Amino acid sequence: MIKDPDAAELAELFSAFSDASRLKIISALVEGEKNVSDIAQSAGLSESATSHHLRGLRQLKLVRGRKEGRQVFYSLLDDHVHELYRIGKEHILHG
Amino acid sequence: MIKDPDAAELAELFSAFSDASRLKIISALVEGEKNVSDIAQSAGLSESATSHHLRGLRQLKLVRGRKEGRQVFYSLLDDHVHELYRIGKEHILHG
DNA sequence: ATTATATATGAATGTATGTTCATGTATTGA
DNA sequence: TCAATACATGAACATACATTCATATATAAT
Repeated sequence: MIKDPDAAELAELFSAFSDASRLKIISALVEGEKNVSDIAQSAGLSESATSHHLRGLRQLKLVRGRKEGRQVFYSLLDDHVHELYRIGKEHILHG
Repeated sequence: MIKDPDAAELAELFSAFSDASRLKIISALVEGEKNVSDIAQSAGLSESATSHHLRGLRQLKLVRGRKEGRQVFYSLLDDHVHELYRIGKEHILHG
């Protein structure tokens, strides 16, 4: 059995994937590094909402931001992110 | 880019994993088929809360219930469930 | 210096969600 | 038939969460 603190941490991780907007952000980043406005546009979100979500993903260390001038380029930080996304997608497509 | 309906469905899937109680239920079921009270006890939840969660997991086709007398034995229904759980756990342990 | 652009942040608000408590239903045993 | 057990369900409540709007900060351009 999983221990309580691990369950809580794991729940936090999966919560990152539990929202359609964040999944669209992740999906956009699967294509490669992008700045915030491009992410927002790809995902069909306001820049504010996008920024809020990116903060959350950053805090969970699922994405990183690289500042270049006044833009910030985000990218996926961890292979597990890719893998969870891929398996989840596989599940809903032919599950 | 992921399409809107897929994003919604994927979010729904990951939402199942986004709660510590449900993760404990899933963790209990990784050990094998269990009836509701055993699941509740393993997970440290009330039977009512457990039942509510199991209904959600059932609707998402992540678990199945096999009725035997007045007990219902639940089990994980899909390999993807195992795999998502495993990768997530791997991530938080050595990520 | 002023203005414009890119991103971040905080407060506010509506909505979703988890748990509890009370009750319902089905099955078993006396 | 009556009581007991195992599970399910609905309503209610409290909390968490996503988005919007307004505003702030930082960098660049004029």
